[in-house]
Amino acid sequence: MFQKIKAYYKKLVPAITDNELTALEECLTVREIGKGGFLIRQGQVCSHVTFMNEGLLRIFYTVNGKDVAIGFVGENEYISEYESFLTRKPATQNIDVLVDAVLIDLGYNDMQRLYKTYPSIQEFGRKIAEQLFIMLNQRNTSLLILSPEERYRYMIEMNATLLQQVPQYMLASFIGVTPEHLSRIRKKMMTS
Amino acid sequence: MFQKIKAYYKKLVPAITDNELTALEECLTVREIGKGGFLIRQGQVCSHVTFMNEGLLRIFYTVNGKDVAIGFVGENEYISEYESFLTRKPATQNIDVLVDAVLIDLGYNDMQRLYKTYPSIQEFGRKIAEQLFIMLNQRNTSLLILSPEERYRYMIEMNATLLQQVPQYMLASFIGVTPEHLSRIRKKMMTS
DNA sequence: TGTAGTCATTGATAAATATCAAGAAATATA
DNA sequence: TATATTTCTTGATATTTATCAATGACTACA
Repeated sequence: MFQKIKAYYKKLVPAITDNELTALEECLTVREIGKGGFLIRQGQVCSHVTFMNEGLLRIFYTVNGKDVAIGFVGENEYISEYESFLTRKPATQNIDVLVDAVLIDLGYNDMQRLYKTYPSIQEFGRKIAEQLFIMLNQRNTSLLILSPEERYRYMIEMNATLLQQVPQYMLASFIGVTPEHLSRIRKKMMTS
Repeated sequence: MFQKIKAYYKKLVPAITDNELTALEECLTVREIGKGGFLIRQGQVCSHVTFMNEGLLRIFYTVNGKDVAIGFVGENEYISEYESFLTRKPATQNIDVLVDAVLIDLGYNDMQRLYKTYPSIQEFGRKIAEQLFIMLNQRNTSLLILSPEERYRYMIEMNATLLQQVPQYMLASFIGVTPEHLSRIRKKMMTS
């Protein structure tokens, strides 16, 4: 059950010891959520970081009754409403399940304790934060310097397989346009 | 000279020891850059993280010959083209000086060595990455769910003093509109 | 002090994108 | 399979924002 997540830690911090991995494993819990379910809703404090054993998730804002996607997360990736997790304040983002998910949770208090006790896990925490920073930075860049059409091309190019399972109106909100407009962008891309 | 930066470390990691602070101090170098100068240009690999002892900096993209600001950084803050610093790849962003700056640099190799040797500095590295993540996340949120006018209000509210020294056309690019349009937004805000 | 350059404002027009409404296509479900 | 529901597409129109051009205000500095 914990093979994938342990491999993930090992890949990011090769120096991690079996002892440290065991300490980690003792803190992990497994959860399953079906399509349409939520990991977290805005307003709740996010109490876990979660590793995706299988499934597909969306992380999104709800603004004036409309959803704005900010990411899609598939197998073998970490997910959390990380700002809420770090600050212990209510989440501004939601996470829901697009494809039935099997999740592995690590709670806040356990994580802080592991950080204190095990240097390699502290190092893992640093590297995860750095990775998330890089991802957000790239997302930010694309919002600032690309047109919606370019963002669409780029997104598809990066994640073709993952995104085949995501409805088009969610992709539209991710690139920052209405579903109608994305439909027109696609039409235009066909002809040219 | 190193009072401010040491206080900064101490605030983020209260458990840091004098020994660790001394090890840090031995790696620091001071640099001064006048208005109009650059800390880094896109294409270069960013080799330092930099603490602002005094001055005001802008971090920005250049796209089709136009500048797009992504942030302004004043005294007592950390700044870096952090993605380039972490990945050792060419920077996509520029950093230039708006108000004469006195900077304290910490190089990449020194930093990795400090991480390995001193747990509190590793912890500092994690917390800095987490802070940067949170900042970017908030910036991202504002780009996705606020109108340009709302972004302008929000930006001013957050940073009134700092931004008084920034020309309006740079603020326009930061909130994602043309200088002409920002001028109209301001006009509209006056009357209402 | 004057002059060149930069910056901010304003107006007219064009382009990009949203909204609203309807229908077509795809998907789920009884 | 038939029907209901959701998603995607298309058209007409409205709104937002950019572009281009001109002018006025401010700043630096020779």
